[in-house]
Amino acid sequence: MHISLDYHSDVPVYKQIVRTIEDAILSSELKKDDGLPSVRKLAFDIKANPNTIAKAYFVLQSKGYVYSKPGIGYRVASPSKRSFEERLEELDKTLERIVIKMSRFSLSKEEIKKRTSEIVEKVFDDGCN
Amino acid sequence: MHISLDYHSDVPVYKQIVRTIEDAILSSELKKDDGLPSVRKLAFDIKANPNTIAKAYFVLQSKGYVYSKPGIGYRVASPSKRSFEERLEELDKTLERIVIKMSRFSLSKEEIKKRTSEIVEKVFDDGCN
Amino acid sequence: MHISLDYHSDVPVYKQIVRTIEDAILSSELKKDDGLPSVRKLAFDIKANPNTIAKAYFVLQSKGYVYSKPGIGYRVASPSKRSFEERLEELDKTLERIVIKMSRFSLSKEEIKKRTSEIVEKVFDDGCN
Amino acid sequence: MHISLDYHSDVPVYKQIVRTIEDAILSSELKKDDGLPSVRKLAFDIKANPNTIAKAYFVLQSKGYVYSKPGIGYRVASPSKRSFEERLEELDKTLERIVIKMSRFSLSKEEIKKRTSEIVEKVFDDGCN
DNA sequence: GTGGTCTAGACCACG
DNA sequence: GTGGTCTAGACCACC
Repeated sequence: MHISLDYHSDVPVYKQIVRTIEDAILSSELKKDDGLPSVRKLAFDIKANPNTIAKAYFVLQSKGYVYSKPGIGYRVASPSKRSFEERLEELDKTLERIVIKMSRFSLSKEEIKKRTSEIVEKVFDDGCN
Repeated sequence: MHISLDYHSDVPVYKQIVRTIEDAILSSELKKDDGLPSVRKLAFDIKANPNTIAKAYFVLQSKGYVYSKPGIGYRVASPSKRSFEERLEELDKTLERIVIKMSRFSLSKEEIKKRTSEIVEKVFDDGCN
Repeated sequence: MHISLDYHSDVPVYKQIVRTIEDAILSSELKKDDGLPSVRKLAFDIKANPNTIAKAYFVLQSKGYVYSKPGIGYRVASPSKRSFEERLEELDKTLERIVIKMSRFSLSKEEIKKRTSEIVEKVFDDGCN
Repeated sequence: MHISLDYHSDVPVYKQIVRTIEDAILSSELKKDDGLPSVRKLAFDIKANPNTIAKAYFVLQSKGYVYSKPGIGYRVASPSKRSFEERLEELDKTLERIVIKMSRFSLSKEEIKKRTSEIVEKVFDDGCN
């Protein structure tokens, strides 16, 4: 699983990790009982401090996405359908915010639709990211 | 000018203000030599700390979007066309990131187009956002 | 509010803090919008590291017991009746475990009842602890 | 002898084992020169790691509760009356702590007595725990 | 090797 | 002053 981080973002690193893994679980990229990379390994891989990873995993555990056993590591728990829908609505809202911004730049409805359409095409042309 | 703040966001308040005013200038909603609300007034209006507003204005001045003269307050400088296009590309990128996420949730190209289309319609129906 | 800690316990310090404050909220010792001691102050008072306090407060916030505002500090949110009952059941279970242990020490039902009765009397005689 | 483990407890597994066996010895459920289950067998039975069992037995030996001879395994040593009383007092203290907590939840003396009474009855009704 | 806790100290945003 | 994030490194329990 690939975790892309933006260290210059305002979103704290641990939250970026949480969201990435959350999404991977909700989208079934990570399935029940799949193992997560170990705290130390992931820390090394993304050049972060183990504590930061630990915090991300701790949050994921609090939210019920994963469980951990001493000496075994973290594994994904069974996801709930509900969170899946919630996440989609969240994405919709973010999308809406962008469209509003675009509309303020005096782009017409048709221009925005064209723009978004092109982006969707582009994403699917680039292959199944 | 309407500034909507999300106090629960990870993006610091002063950056949200900077971006909103930046966008207002780029979209010509605010024109050259228009006056910005006073630090105190804006602070009162959006229930933020005056220090936060002052910081936002300071950043805008550093970036060349506004200028200030003692006694007259802050006014907008002349915007450059270049930033306008850059901002749009930025929005496109954010949009692309969301579409990619949606595609990972195994939504088809058509479903995503439909979804985005509906959102665009909704935004324009809601009127002058 | 008094937080008694046992640094030799197996229960991590941050969990002891969480439980103490949880109980204070559930028992209405701490009321809605009451302020918690600041992270740094509590850390100093109980001679712990600020990070440890921060972790405890973070957990309390995740559980919905408290909220925080930048520059203001932590305050207690409105507790739910449900957690109150849950906590009592938890106490009952712990009590049951102890009684079971006592019964294994070949104490009779009457002896145990007498013993517990005496303890209850003692607690209430010592004053409203 | 039944050893019930709580893998979600903060008390390390080896300590839970130590205490259970200690109690069995103090309550004369295990008598002088009785043999303890082999490290491997117990490990298998309670699904713990042999290292964990070995550590528990080592602690018990350090405390003088058991002795070991190569080839015969671990056997219980003679218990002292003193520890028995100490253990009971320990249980009393834990009980007292719970009662104090309950009293903080604004339960009256009578309510607590009733509650504890019921629990004692329940334990004895459930039979040979 | 695994996770979990804790300490110490730095830097940022907000009031 | 407040909380929040992150780094660095130690020690423990468990596999």
